[in-house]
Amino acid sequence: MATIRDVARLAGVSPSTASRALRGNPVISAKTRQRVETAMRQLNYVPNFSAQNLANNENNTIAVILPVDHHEIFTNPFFLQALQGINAKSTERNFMVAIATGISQQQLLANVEFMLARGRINRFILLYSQLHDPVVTLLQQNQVGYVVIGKPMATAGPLPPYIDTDNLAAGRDATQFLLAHGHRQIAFLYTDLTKIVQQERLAGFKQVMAQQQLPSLSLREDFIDYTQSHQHVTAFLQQHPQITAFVTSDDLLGLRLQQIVSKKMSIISFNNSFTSQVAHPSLTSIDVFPVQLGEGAAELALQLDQPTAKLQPIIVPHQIVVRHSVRDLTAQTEEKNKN
Amino acid sequence: MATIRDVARLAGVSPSTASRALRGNPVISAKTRQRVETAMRQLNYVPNFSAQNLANNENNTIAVILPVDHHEIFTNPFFLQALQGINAKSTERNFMVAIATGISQQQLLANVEFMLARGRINRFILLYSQLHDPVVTLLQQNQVGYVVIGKPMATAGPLPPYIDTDNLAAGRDATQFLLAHGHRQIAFLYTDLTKIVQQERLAGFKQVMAQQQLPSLSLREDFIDYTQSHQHVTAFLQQHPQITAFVTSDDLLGLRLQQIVSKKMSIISFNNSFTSQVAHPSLTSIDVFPVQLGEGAAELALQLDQPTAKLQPIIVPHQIVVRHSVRDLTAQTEEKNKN
DNA sequence: CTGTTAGCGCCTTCAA
DNA sequence: TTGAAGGCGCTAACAG
Repeated sequence: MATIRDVARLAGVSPSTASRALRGNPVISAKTRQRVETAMRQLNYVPNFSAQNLANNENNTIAVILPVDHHEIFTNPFFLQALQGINAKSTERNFMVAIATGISQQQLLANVEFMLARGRINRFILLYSQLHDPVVTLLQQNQVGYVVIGKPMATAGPLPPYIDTDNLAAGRDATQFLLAHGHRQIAFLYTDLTKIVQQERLAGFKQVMAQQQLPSLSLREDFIDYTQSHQHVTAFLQQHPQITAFVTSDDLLGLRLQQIVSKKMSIISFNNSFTSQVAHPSLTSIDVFPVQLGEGAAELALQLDQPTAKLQPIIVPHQIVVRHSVRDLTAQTEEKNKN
Repeated sequence: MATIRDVARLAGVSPSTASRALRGNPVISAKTRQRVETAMRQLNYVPNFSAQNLANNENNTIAVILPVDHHEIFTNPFFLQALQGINAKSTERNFMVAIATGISQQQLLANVEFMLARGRINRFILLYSQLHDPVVTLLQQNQVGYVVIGKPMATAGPLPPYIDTDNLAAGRDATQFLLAHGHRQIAFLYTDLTKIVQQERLAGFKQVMAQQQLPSLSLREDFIDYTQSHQHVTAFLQQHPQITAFVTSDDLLGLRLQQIVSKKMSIISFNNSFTSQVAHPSLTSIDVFPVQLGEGAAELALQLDQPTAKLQPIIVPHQIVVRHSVRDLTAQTEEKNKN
């Protein structure tokens, strides 16, 4: 492997000049830059990552923190897609992407501690956001920068930069979509309000319903035990027999609900994962564009050292993908749910 | 952050002695080792990753290569779970885990090239195995070590070390499970035979069927377009009306099939993901233990520099998880598929 | 604008 | 068994 000395020698300059050229230091003359650059090309030179990191006291790596696997969370392709986005941007900028994950909260914490202490990594991306997260506490204690995909939980200090869907608006949009299709008695189905996403989608739902002077029904159900869940949902529907539609906080949840309730029940869900296509009828769902969220998160993370840049939160627009799970009650003819 | 010089000073030894103690060099006397170790503890010393890497011309990182997102593949929690296993073992051994991924084959290749050239990473884990994989070609050209989760495709050189489920046996077991429940006319449903896993499961199926002198029916269906798939499957069943059961190469595929065929059709699938619990009736499925596969892969990858250790392939045992999707045709009373 | 020098933190000869 | 010295590859002062 060619080193910068080889390049310098071939270009007939000193290593420091070669280094300056490499890093785009404007002080270098055009011709010298040229010579160095062709030398690099000839030698197929690539700077050594570790050496550069050591010299710069940097590490050029972003660590991505996955949530602890809880129930079916890993069935959501969101994480891997966000990772794609993060990777694309990071590689562009010569950053490495490292992963922190764990089977338990404890293992995850150990992993993050390892990256902190051993790797001296100082840029993290949290792929989730939840209440009382010990990982966040750890990051704050160590005063390292982190970016959240999702709305960060409120803490003592200033909020970290984040990128998010406007889940409040998304919750409203889902609800309004149902209203526009003639539904009036609607329930919101969720699994876990410590996940801030779900909280917000629910809040959006409630806003619209309140505005319309309609009741905000909601039901928590984690579907760990099918039989039990079946009972709960059925009981709930007996209490509220007038319900014609559900907003579910995630596609998979929508799919599960679908297996319990009548095919006539309308459902709108979130994430637009493959699950929504698999469902039958296929689910009308709100796409949140995970790859873009990942890209944006990486961009924020890459600026984490420039305190000047007041890192404004980024909001990625969402989009309703209409499929066949919402019946139009306003239409004269009954809708055919073919697909 | 304390450096090794600080440690040395506090322990009253030279940096080189401290270094030797750190690395467990047996030449150091017990008392000296003691002194150095307590000094490290007192100072909360952690060696600097980049510095160590530079000095050792190593990088202490394992890069994990994800498949290109194709259809619904990221809905399979397999990858994230394998990642958990890899991370657990790697962290134990002070290795970092980096990620290579991409939205397209091209982007993935660029990412791998980046880790190769820039990061000088020389240990890779491939989370998939398929025919004609340009990533494999790239790795081989660069002569870096890699481990495959799954059966590696045959190449010019010697096979890389790998860890795998015995998918041939798993295919046989699934088939035998159906036979034991009285099924005789069985079809195998798959999406993509360039994925070697699917090939093998199918081969196992065929072995058993041939042995029983039963016909080996099989159907390829990727379910990209629901209506079209519906037609295909229906046509297939009309051609073979005697079929009572399917083996499907993955849970998600099982779920989709389930939405097309009668509830009376028996299905056994692979991966035991949450999807199999979500299905209705819930799917009898073969668990392949992704976390363990990940752990084993990491262990192999960690040995990639020791050519002495003839790295034997590791086979992780699989296990049938019985749920409610296979009817027992041998029983007198008809089975109730409650769940 | 460019070269010389020193050092990032650690490891490994070499000599004692 | 230990210390001194030099180097891994790159960069940033400091001169000129």
